[in-house]
Amino acid sequence: MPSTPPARSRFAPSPTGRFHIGGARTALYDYLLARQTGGQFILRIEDTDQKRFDPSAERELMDSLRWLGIDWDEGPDIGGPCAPYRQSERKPIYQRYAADLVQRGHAYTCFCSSERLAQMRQEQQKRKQPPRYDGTCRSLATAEAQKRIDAGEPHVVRLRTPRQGKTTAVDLIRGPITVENADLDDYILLKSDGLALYHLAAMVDDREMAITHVLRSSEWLPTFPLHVLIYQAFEWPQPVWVHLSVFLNPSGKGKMSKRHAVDGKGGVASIFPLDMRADGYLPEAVVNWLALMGWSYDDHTELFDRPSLIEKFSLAKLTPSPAAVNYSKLDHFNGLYIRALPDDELARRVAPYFAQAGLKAEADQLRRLAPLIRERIRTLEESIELAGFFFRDDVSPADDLLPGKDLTARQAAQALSRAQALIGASGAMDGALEASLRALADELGLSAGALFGLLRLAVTGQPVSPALLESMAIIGQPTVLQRVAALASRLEAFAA
RNA sequence: GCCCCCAUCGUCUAGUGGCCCAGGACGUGGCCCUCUCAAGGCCAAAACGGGGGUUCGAAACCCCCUGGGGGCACCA
Repeated sequence: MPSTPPARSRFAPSPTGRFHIGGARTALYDYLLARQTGGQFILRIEDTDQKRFDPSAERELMDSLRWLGIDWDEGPDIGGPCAPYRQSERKPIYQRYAADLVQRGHAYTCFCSSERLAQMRQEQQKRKQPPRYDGTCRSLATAEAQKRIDAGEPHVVRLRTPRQGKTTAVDLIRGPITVENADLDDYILLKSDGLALYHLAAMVDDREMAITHVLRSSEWLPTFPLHVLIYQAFEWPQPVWVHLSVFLNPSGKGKMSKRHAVDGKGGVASIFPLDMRADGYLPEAVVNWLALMGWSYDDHTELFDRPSLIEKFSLAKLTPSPAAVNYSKLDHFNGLYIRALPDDELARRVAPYFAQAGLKAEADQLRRLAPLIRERIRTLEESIELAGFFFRDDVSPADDLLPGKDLTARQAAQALSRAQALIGASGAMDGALEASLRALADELGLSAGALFGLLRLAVTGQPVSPALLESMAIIGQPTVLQRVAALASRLEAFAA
């Protein structure tokens, strides 16, 4: 374990929509870093844009994080030494810092209207020029500016970006990134409504909250030097900056949609943790999967439980290149974690899905079922399709499944009656019954598979099910006999 | 149009100048096991984008090209 000083990391999402795996992965890395170093992981809500604010977003975000087991030490719900943790509640703080910048000449007041700015941009683009602020208010005298402010004229505060020279910003996994200051803009720091924009708010908060490591999306790379410039204007030491690469669609083409992602096989898989929960994914599988999208430990270890993730995680092993999401790998991990679950734990996890499907499944029934389904499901949700018949009264198979492969209805009906007799004579429906059924198949000139398949259809109503004899044992002899008889007579009618 | 980032099997990745005619995993194909479906076991196909350098020696370092991604708001 490296003896690094405690890190203070923060996840600072904007509550503007559904919470997706991109954010979850950033939060996970933040969390792992804090836990590994014995530091703190802070949740901060960046809600400075009232226009895009979505009141349900914060709820979903917290539910998702909790489900994934990513817990925060300070945040809007639990408070902390740097409260408040919602930017909309920190307005005066940003104004104070903005005023400081203006006073020291690193920022200036701008009175240009959005309309004029929009028009300006349009013309610049027409002339194939990069869209930049033209500097109209940059050289306004302080007294003149103050007069217009006092007169109540709407205004914003802009950063006075150096016109010459270069700025170098250092990203932990990419190294130094140097840009011409001339390519930067005089970005707006404070809007005319008095609220800060990200560029100011995030820098100020990271400073005030003593954040040591800033992990954020690589979408911030183009404005990274600007942020460094803001830190320099304040004369603050830089935190460790880490830009995480974006997720690409499963095809590898294009940035992952913020709405949904399409599986390679054509099915639609969700990118939202809460949907994944509904779809039967285990949080530990999702975490393991997410952790490996952009980080690796060595050339062969892929399975990480929470403690080993905390122990082994390392910023130095993050990859700078974008990663396509791979849902079949998620399925693989999910299967692995499901198979590792003890009977009663699997039963406990699967219970909500049965309830959701309207099936009345008792805990002890599910516990007996666990060994039968464990190896056959990739998601908890699949247990319904596989084993729902245990809890349904009507299991009669669809017509097109009958009478069974390579069988006539009469043969099938006869085979079922004979099997019924054997089952009736069998007490335990165990290995002895299996042996006599095999003997019966032999006698009837059927393959064991054909006979079992027929019985499977009768007992489960499905062509695919858990192991037949074990399933029958759980269903119980009376019900099994009843179902076998029912299908036998149905086939009888078919034959007639 | 301008700026920035990235580049190893289809996908996620290992690789920090010789251990690599490139390792692991998912997926794919084959075989085995088998009452279905899985799970499991074994095997296989599958990559250093191209061109120049540097070096005794490049997947690794530098440059160019190409390709991919991101950004250019009183959004974050």
